[in-house]
Amino acid sequence: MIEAEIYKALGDPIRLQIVMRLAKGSPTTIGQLSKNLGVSRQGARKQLQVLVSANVVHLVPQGRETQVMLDAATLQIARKFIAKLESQWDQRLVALKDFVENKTDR
Amino acid sequence: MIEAEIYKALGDPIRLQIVMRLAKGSPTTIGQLSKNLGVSRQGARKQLQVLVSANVVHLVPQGRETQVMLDAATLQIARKFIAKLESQWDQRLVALKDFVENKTDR
DNA sequence: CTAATATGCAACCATTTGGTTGCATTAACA
DNA sequence: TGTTAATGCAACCAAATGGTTGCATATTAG
Repeated sequence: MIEAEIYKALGDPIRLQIVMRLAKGSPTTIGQLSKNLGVSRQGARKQLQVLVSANVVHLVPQGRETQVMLDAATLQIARKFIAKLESQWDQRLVALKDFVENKTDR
Repeated sequence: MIEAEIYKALGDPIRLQIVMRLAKGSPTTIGQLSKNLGVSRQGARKQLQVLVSANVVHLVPQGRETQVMLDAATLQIARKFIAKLESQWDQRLVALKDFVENKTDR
C-alpha cells in the first residue's frame, strides 16, 4: 500500500501547509517555503523531507538554492484511491438498501 | 486544517487495510475487522479508534457487538481537498508554460 | 577575495505512536 | 443460571516523530 505513506506525509498540519503553498504558487525554494511555519528552518526541512520521501514533492537544486515542486502524479494516486473507496462503499450501501427493501416487501 | 487529521488517520497500513475492508463489504463488526491484521484484538481496536476520532468511520453498538461504518462524507472531504490542490497546481504549470513561451518569443 | 546566503547534516530531547498483556464488563445462548 | 463471546479500559514499553541547536559546506554578491 504505497498510498498509506502518501497520506501519512499529508497528515501533518505543517506538511499540509507546505503542500498548499506550493499548489497556490507563491514561493518555490526551500528557504522561502520554510518561513512562517512556526518552526525553525531545519525543522521545516525535516518535514519537507517527509514529503520528498513519499514523492509528494521533489527537489531540484539550482546553484545555491533548490526549487521544490509538487508531484501531480502522486496527488492523483492519492485522490483516485479515495475515489475508489467511495464508489465501493456506495455500491455497498445500494446493495444493503435493496436487501432491506426486498425483505420488507414480503 | 481538518484534512490533516483525516490523512493522518489513513496514513497507516493497518488503518488503511481496515478502511479498504469496510469499503469492499466483508465484515462490519469490530471483532471481525480485527482479525488477520497481524496485531492483537486490542491493538487493532486502538487503530480503529484513530479512524473514529478522525471521523473516517463511526461505531454503532448493537447488543453484544458493534458495527463499524465508513463515513462517506469524510472520504469526500479528503478527496475534494486533493482535487483542489491538483487543479491549483495545474493552473500554476500552465501559467509557467505561458511565461516561458512568451519569453522565448521575444 | 571576502562576506553573506542557502543549504545540509548530526546529535540530542520530549512526546506521540503502535503495540502488548491483564482484567473488567455486558450480552447471548444452552 | 452459568458460561461463552464481544467488547472496553488501563498500564506499560520500545520505537518513531517533531522539534531544537550547533556546525560544516557551497554558491553568489560586493
